[in-house]
Amino acid sequence: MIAVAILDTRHPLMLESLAALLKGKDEIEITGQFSSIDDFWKASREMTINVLIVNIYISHSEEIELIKKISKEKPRIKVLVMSMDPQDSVVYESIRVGAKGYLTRQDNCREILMAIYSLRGGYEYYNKYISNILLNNYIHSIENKDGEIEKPPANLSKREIEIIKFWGDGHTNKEIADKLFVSLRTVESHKNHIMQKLNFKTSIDLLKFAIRNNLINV
Amino acid sequence: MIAVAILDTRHPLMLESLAALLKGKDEIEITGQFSSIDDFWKASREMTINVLIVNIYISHSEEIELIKKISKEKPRIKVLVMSMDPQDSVVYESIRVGAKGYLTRQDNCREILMAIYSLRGGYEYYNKYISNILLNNYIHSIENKDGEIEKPPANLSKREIEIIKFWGDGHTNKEIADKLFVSLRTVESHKNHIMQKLNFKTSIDLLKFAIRNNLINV
DNA sequence: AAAATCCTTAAGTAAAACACTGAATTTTGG
DNA sequence: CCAAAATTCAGTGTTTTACTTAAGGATTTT
Repeated sequence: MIAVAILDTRHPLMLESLAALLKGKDEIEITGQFSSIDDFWKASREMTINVLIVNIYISHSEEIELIKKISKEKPRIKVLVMSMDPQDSVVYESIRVGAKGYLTRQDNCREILMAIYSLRGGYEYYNKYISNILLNNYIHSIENKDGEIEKPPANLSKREIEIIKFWGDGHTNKEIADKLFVSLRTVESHKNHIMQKLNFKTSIDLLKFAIRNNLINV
Repeated sequence: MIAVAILDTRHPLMLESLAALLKGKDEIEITGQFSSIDDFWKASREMTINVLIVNIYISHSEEIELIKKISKEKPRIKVLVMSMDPQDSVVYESIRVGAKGYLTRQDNCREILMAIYSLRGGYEYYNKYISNILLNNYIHSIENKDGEIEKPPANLSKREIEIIKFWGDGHTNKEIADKLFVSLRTVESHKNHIMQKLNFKTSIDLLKFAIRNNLINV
């Protein structure tokens, strides 16, 4: 039997449904359903978990931290990430911190089972969509001296990040200027610099970037 | 036994999971799982359905049409709407066209079952969140001469959704205008209408809305 | 120590986008 | 058919962006 636990901090229904879907499948035993990360940690002390399915949504920083911690402290638990609407950065980051599999909403029950079996067997499992992302990332990435894959950093200054955050919270330039006690033109300047550095054309690009990088929440 | 069918045109996994969740529950029998509206209509001729669970996402016009048609042509089928991220207008419209229940992602299995039992018994069922929306609608609404509750719906039209999608893909107003063969001012008008309908102040708000509702991808 | 680079600040100017109002035509719903 | 909503477009004024230039300070490199 494979002890499978599920974590979903946002959709109780998804949590229950997924559990129901897997319950009774060959070799699968649902040993835990968690709707908070704390719940998982509490239970994980006295519970066997071979595969932890983590449902990730847009605001995923806590989940990423969790995966990192699991890889370090409980490497025998294999993490299978699921997300409804995956972005490159989330996929990449999840895997970087130790997730061994990644599925998306395109996948059906059989694919989930295959992923679980793979992970239990010590293998990794990514669906087609994710494999494509990984391949692209690999091609466009630069390996550093340790052979690790590095993404070209964006190099935004603190002030610039600050501006993005305010702006992404829905404040106007004037409001930002007042809050930071600087001129309106300064705020505009910062934005211009940001756009230049990131080589973005529209504010849409920037906003998406900010969301992907957890500077702002959707 | 209550014959329950499920329709989800976008998330195969959600469809399977929900079916798995309900399968084997007291008095519940899953008689159909449909991933297209056509499939439902084909099957509905030779199949008993007491409750149809319809998963609704943001582009919901087809589902609304479906509900309306069911109320008219097959009033014995009670429609239970589920949506991950409900907006007031969707809730309101679903109910206006004949949905007898509405659930959101806050709900767990027990709540779904209660909804199904209620609907089967001829009652309606709305969760707390929805009840609040309905209440607010009632409070802020104006009763017309027939004593019916009226609420200005915040429904986005097809064209408006189209504009949001183009805009969210990073196109300028001019580009959108050219693509749709309309004037620049028309595109601006659409955007204005959208902002008014949704009561948004900044385009950031709109973009976040669009992302939450799967109109555009991050 | 001097030079180079980056950060923060800011302004000029033109183009684009937005806010608000009004309105004509077409489509849709009852 | 009638009423409401959708789609189209324009006038006018404000705000934001695009692109350029630049001064003064902090940091790093040479």
